[in-house]
Amino acid sequence: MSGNDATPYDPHAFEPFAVTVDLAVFTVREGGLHVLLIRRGQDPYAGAWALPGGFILPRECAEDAARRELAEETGLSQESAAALHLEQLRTYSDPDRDPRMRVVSVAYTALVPGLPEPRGGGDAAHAQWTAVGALPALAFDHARIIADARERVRAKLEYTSLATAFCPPEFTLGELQQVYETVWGVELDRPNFRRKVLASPGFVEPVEGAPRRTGGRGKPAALYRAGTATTLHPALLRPERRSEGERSV
Amino acid sequence: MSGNDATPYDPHAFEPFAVTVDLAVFTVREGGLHVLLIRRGQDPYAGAWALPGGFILPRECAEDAARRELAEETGLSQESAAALHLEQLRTYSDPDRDPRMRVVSVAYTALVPGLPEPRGGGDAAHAQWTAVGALPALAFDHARIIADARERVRAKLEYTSLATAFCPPEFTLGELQQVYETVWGVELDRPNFRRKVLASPGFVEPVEGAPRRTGGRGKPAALYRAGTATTLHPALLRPERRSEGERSV
DNA sequence: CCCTTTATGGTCATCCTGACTATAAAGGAG
DNA sequence: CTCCTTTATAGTCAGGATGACCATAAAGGG
Repeated sequence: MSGNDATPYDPHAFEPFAVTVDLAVFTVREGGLHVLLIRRGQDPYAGAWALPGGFILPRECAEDAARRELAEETGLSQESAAALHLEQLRTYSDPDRDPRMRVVSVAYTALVPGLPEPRGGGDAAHAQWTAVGALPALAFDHARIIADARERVRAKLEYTSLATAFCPPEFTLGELQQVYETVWGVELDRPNFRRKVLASPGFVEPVEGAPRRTGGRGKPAALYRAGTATTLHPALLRPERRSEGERSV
Repeated sequence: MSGNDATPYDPHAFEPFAVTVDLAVFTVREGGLHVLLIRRGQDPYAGAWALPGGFILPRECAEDAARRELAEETGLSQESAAALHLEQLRTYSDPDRDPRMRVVSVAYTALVPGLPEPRGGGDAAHAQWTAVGALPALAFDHARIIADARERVRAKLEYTSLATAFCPPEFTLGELQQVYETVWGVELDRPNFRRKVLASPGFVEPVEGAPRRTGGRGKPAALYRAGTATTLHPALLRPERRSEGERSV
């Protein structure tokens, strides 16, 4: 809802809340999952690494603000950035998460293909990809946000076609498999992976043109593009994970 | 993050944002999924139905505010309400969602067992359960919030033990099955449902005491309580849903 | 010309699932 | 008390999906 019935609506009657967006932008490169970090130039946490983000403007919804920051931070045009996968993660509202004032932040997860070098424009002078396995100390509660975002991505690879968001427009099944292996941190059997992907209607569809050869070392692979399905049936379950489904006895 | 590096931090330099929580409280009763609605007493939308909710207090995080509103609206004590399932859904931030001022709302989904009659305390004079299949016109974007919450619950029944949150502390497998059938709107085969629930480690565990008989019409059923698992392996997939996983060919 | 690497096509035993049959144990109607 | 209905619970069985392999094809590198 939007306010208690008995509450007056003087805009300045309350402690002012600032509302920001934070972005956890992931990509797969060099066989590892990487997240985009910027170096803060001001206090608090001056010099520390942090997630890109910023204030929601007066006439913006949170998603527009996130899309705008995504374009700025990746150096892509608004049009290019519009094609990227962007999804609301959750909102962080601990009263003490920002020492200056009350700041509520709506966190988003974005997935980008390939390895577009970040081109920190504007306030983000130093944006760079960092392996999620080797994160530095982070400002605010940003370590927590990255952990939440990472777990969300891991889970959604199972039952959605999200993995294709990490791939270029045309990709091989080997590249798609590498996305799964990188995000899940496991090795998958190639023939079985192929069988399951092709058995999931709408997950990928073949490209008619010639197969790629490029610098690849083995037999040229067929190219596919993302299909129209968003959810996968059947799902692509990740292999056995211990310490996860507890047992009652 | 929390503010552009170049942005000053005068708390009153920005248009003030109000931040509220909205609650989509679900229960299963009379064979249908119901959501808790209150009747608004003031403009805007005076007289209209709306979700319970309210402002986040200065020293509260959103979850505390949601838990507080949940206790108020259900008439439960803070301690009883603390046991209920409460989960952040997502944040709604359309600049025009509230005609009075800029209000960003963090929506939560709550699941309550049985049928505790709502006891609207304080500002919620008229709280009542409404079948989700027969919703009235709702204030703000609350119809959208309910739709999102409902879909989230539907999806999470598949791969989490969430269904037990709709059940009393001790329940029969028939009651658990009714939760699934009600939320999914399907009929399930009893023996198969039983086999799958018992095969999911940590989903339910048997209660040693005597089986229930009470007013039941058939053979007395064994009692179970919720197990320690939160995620289900294997998952309990809902039966065939058309018009959902599109096909590429 | 072999060897390594990657892609792709199969096999096979196992597990899970859905559909279905059968039996047990209550209450209600007559 | 005896059917009859209702719910709980135990099996059976065929088909589909999965994981563990094996085999072949087609590239590049020494």
